Order: sequence, then C-alpha cells, then structure tokens
Amino acid sequence: MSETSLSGRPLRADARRNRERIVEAARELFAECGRDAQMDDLAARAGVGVGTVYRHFPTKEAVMAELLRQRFASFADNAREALEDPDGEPFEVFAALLRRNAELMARDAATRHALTGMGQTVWGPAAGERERLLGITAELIARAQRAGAMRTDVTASDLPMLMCGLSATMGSGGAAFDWRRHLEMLLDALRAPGAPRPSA
Amino acid sequence: MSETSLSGRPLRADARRNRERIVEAARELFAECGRDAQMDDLAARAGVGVGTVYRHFPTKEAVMAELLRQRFASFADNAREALEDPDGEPFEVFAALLRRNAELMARDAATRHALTGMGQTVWGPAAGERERLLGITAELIARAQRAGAMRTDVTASDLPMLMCGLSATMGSGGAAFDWRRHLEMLLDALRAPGAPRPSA
DNA sequence: ACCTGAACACCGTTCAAGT
DNA sequence: ACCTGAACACCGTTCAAGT
Repeated sequence: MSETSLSGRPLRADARRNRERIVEAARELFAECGRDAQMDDLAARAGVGVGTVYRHFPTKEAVMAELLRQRFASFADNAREALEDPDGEPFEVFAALLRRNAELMARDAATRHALTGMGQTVWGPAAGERERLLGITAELIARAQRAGAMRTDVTASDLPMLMCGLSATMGSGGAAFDWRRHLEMLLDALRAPGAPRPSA
Repeated sequence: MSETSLSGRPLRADARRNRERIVEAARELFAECGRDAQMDDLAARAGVGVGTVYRHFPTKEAVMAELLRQRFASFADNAREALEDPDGEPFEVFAALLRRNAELMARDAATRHALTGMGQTVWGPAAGERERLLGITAELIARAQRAGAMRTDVTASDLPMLMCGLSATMGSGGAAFDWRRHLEMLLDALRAPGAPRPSA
C-alpha cells in the first residue's frame, strides 16, 4: 500500500522516490512542530512542489496517518521477532517487547503527536498493521499466562490502551515525566500477583 | 485571577459576565470540536463579538489554558475534601479521589483535548492549582504508605504522569477504550504487594 | 503520468469606530 | 472601560499550465 498511488496502480520510479522523500521529511517536520507543521515547509524540505505532496496525500492528516501506519508496522515486526524467540521466560519476552516498542515511540515524536493529538481519521490506514500487532500480542500474552507469570484477566486489547497512555506521558506533558518508570509500573500491574519479580 | 482583566484590575460587571459566558461557551465548543473549534463560533455562542473574546484572552490557547486551570482547581478541591475525610482506610480514600477526578475528566472533553493535544503554553496558568493538588496528593500518599497499603516507592509526581496517561485512553484513542479498567490496573500497581485487595 | 507554484478560501488576530 | 465586526495575514488546498 505504501508503493501504490491513490488509484492503486504501481508508481513511476520518480514518483516513488518523491513519495519516500515526502514521508521522510514529514517524519522530521512533524516531530519538530507537531500538528503545526506547514505543508509548504514539508514540500520545501522534501524538495518538491506543494502540489506533489497533495498528489500523494489528499490531506495533511493523511500524511500523519501514513507515519502512524509505518510505525505500527514496525511494532508488529518487533512483536513477530519476540514471538519467534525460541527460549526466554514468556513474561520477560513480553516485557522486553513493550520496552523496545516504547523506546521506538519515545524517539518518534511524529507518531506521538498523531496518537495523542488527532481523531479517528488517522487510525483508519493503520488498522491493518494494528490488527497484526494485536494478534501476535495475544499469543505472547497467552504464553505468559500459561506460564503463570501474568494476571489471567489481561487481554490483548488492554495493551493499546496502556501504550496509548504511556505515549501521552512521553509527549508534551509539560513536565519531563519519567516514562520508563511509568512503563515499569504498568508491567508490575500486569504480572501475576504471586509471581517472582526480576532483580530490581 | 479568574476575575481580573489582563491588566490585573477588577472587571466591570458587564465585562465579568461576558468573560464567564465566553468560558462556558468554550467548554462546550472545545468539547465538541477540540482544537478545531473556531474563534468566530466561540464568540457567536457566547453572544459577543470576536474582539471581546480577544479582549479577555490574548490567544485561542489562552482560552484552553483557562479551562485547564479551572479543572485543576476542581481536582485540588476534591483532593482537599478527601484529605479532610475523618475516617476511611487511607488507600481507599486515595483511590476514591482518583476515581472521582477521573470521572470528572471523562465528562470534560475540553480538558482532555488541552491535556493531550497541546504543548507547554497551556500549562503555565494552571501551575498554581497543579501545585496545590500535588501538595495534598503527597499527604494522601504518605498516609496510605504509613498504613502499609501503598508501595513505598510511589511519589506524588507519579500521579500527574499516570492521570495524563489515563486521559489519553479516555480521549480520541480511535477505539472506545475502557478507561475504568485502565484506572483499576493503575491502582493495583500502586497498592503494596502484600496488601489485601478489596472485594473485586 | 506526474510536477509546479500562483491563486483561492478559510480562520486566527487586529484595530478603527462606536457606546 | 469595554464592545463590535470589517479588514488583514497566514496557511491548507486546488488547478491551470508545464514536462
């Protein structure tokens, strides 16, 4: 989907290059300015005319939506790697994934702005990747629960909720919140009551 | 502060009425439209000219900042009531406050939009009320910890972080997250490991 | 097929004229 | 002192002309 035009046809080579440059420039610009980033600036940074940006993305929100979609794809890829980890205590595999994806989100202000500052419009295009992530997460959760290391009432759909909350504390919360601490508290909340905690 | 003009002088009676109508209209309008609410619409709904809105608030963000400030004042008022509750198990008093303030936030989309969608600009005016809330919260936390019902490593500054995260799950998370469940998970994370949990 | 950038429309903010 | 609303400026989006 990231390689086809709005009409669904494969893109000409120069158009594909332009599209990639736009997305890359957008990631930088939205990270700096959030929703206030300007389309003219985006075009300039990408080295194209504004019209070209609009040829690839119908609106400004559509640009942010694509950034979000790509990020969810990375999340899902990381989840798949975690799933294929042969050994490793199931809860810790799960916890490591959350830490890894959180680090990724912490470095990507553009995605955080999309997550916290925008309505449903932005979610649509990412829905597919989101489902993929959710499916793999469900499997990781099931494993940890079978091992008796995770509370049995945790569902996969709890995770987007918690991570969305976490992203809010990373972002412009005004103060510099310690999101790593926040994440560890969440992990503690997910652990089975009696289960042994790691070192700490 | 909510009764004085920009120059710090007391307001003329009609001006004070106008200011209140603007704030009230803003709470409705920002709840509906978030940051996209328009100043002309705000003026119309308040029954004044745009110029009057700008006489009371220098920018659109300043309007949202005032909404946030008022909400933090309510949070702090609720916290004070909790502090003065003569009996009641300390952790449950604390938990009840969090639930109460969360319900307030859930019904106030304008504040959520201010919290999640905006930068530092909006926090400034609410700083005073925020400090007041933090001070009282610290006392409630200390009590619960003395009673052995709360983890000893919890600090007052953890709370804004967690509540900010919670507000993100109430807001436009795209899906309808179950924020009440999220809150209960957070409360579980704060409880002392060995402490008895309520009914549930 | 795709690109460009001037032109248009919309909305935040200002300010001259009013009471 | 405060209010009004037309005018201005800025930025998202469109579209006629180009390759």
